[in-house]
Formats: sequence, structure tokens, C-alpha cells
Amino acid sequence: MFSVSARTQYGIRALAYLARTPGWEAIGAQIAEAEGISPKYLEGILTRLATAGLVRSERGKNGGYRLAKPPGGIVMAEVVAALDGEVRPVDCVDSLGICDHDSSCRSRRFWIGLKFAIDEYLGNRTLADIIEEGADPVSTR
Amino acid sequence: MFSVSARTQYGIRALAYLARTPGWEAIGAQIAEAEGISPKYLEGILTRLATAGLVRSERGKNGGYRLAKPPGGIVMAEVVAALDGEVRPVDCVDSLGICDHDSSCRSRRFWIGLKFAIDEYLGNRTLADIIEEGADPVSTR
DNA sequence: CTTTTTCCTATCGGGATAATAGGATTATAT
DNA sequence: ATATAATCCTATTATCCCGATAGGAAAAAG
Ligand code: FES
Ligand code: FES
Repeated sequence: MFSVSARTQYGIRALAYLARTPGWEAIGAQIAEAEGISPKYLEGILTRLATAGLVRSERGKNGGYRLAKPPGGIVMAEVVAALDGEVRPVDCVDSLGICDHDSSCRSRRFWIGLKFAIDEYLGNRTLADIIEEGADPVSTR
Repeated sequence: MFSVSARTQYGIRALAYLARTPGWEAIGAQIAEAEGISPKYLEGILTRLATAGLVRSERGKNGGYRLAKPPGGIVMAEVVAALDGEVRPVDCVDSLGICDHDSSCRSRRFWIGLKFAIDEYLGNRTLADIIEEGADPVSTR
């Protein structure tokens, strides 16, 4: 239950790799090789991250990828949203009229509450928490 | 992302129905009819809930289903676990040796932290929070 | 104008989910 | 006993999403 897609896990590994690689030197094939990810599949992942404004890409010779912001500015909620979409336990979270129930539906509020709990966790942690040694990201801050 | 299966949503609706139906009078086909769920599919759901000790079933004539505990004793974490398994963002949450990383892997701790956040939400809410009017289950208690 | 790299589109296989089907079991009621 | 009414059990299907793959188009550098 609530398992994370390989796409998101790959994306985080790629981001962590970029955080260790300054400049434009990180090439897609290089990251795939180092992290053991299918190169072509990784392309789509990096494109999503670029579209979301988390990485910058440059094509042509001497092109490649780099982080668009320092690791501390890359919020994990954005990463997850870019790769697997917004946290949405049930479809009626943001668009009513799907279920035949009304807006006061108790189940709906229950799931929205879960969404808030997840968003709060993901929104308060950044890539820096994952790559840096030291503080434990599990503990509430 | 983090969407809930129809199975779990059906299960919650069935539980809510049982909470409104005293005694052994709740028959599978009846619940399915009232909640608009495929009868045969609902059977499997109720079996899971029974195996988990959340509902009791009696077969034969005059048989049916009823809650095994009062709604306030049915923790939503148990419901979710019974229908879709334990909260497990990544497989290495409880069994190491899957990823080629070691136990100090930062990503792993990050996901375990998310698991704790989700489990805390689901563990502190019961069926009573869903069926009862009044307090908003979204707010932290 | 050749090389290197990202970008775009299309396809494919596997696995899980939701649903369906048919019957076997169990208990009640007459 | 026997008919009835219900849960239980096993197997099958249809569909969708994901992870992966493929081939090439566009762009930037030298
Ligand atoms: S309105 Fe969507 S679950 Fe009730
Ligand atoms: S050990 Fe599983 S993600 Fe690192």
C-alpha cells in the first residue's frame, strides 16, 4: 500500500547524483550508468524534472543536466508531484461530482486529511535532507 | 500519486453500512445493492475484513455480516492493511538486502519517515470518525 | 557539417486490479 | 430429511498503468 513508483525512486537517485556533480557535466547516459537505470527511461524522468523546474537541461555538445536550485531548495513534494503527480488518495479530492455523494462526505474528508498529512511531510523535506549526512529525516522537525 | 484502491474505498463503505445495521441482518447482496458495488467482488472484500477480525460472518440461512467491534474500535490503519496491505512506500522498509545500498541509506530513512507519518494518521482514526457527524477528521487531534 | 547531446513519439510486455463465473460448504427453517 | 439461503472457495477475463525499448528529430558546439 502506498508504494512509490520506480520512476520516483529513480528520479531521486538522479537528483542525488546531480547534487554531487557540479556544473553541466552530468550527461544522461552517465547518470544512468552510475545509478543502474535504463538510459532511455531515465530520459523521460529528467524531462519531467526539467519541466517542473527542478533541473535545467542543455542540449547539443557539452550539454547535460544540472540542478536548477541548490539541494536545500528542492522540496520533495515537488519531486514527487513532478514524477507521479499530486498526492491524491481519492479522485474527488479536488474535483467534486465524481462520486455520487455530496461535498460533506465524511470519507472524502478523511482522505483529504491523509493528503494533508503526506503533503506536510513531503513539503518539509528537501533533497538536502536525503544527500546530507547528519540529521535524521525521519524525526519531525 | 498515493491513490487508494477501489477495494479499500468499497471496504470502507461496506463497514459504514454495517455500522448502521445492527444485528446479523446485513447480507452481502444487500450491502452491494445499497452501495452500488459488484456483489461478487464485495464478497472477497468482506472475507478480507473478516480474516482481519474486523467483521464477523455467519453463513447459512439467516447468516450475514456484522462489525466485530464497535466503530470506535475499528482503526483505519487496520482496515487499510486488511484490504491493501501494510503501508510500504519502498520494499526495503522492512526487509533489507533488496536495494544494493546498506542500512544507512538516506532515501530509505526518508521513506520510512513517510510511512510513520501515514501510519500515525491512519492509526489515530477509526470508523467512528467517518460515520459520525461532528468533529472534522482532517484536523489533528 | 560532423559530432554530441537532449527531445519527441510510438510501441511492447508484464503485472496488478476490478470484475465475473460457477460451484462447494454451512446453517436455518419447514 | 429436504429445500433454502447465505457465505466461502477457486479460476478466469478484461483492462489499465508502468517500466522499458526503439528510432529518429532538433539543437548546440567545434
Ligand atoms: S465524495 Fe468522493 S468519497 Fe464521498
Ligand atoms: S536501501 Fe532501499 S532505497 Fe536505499
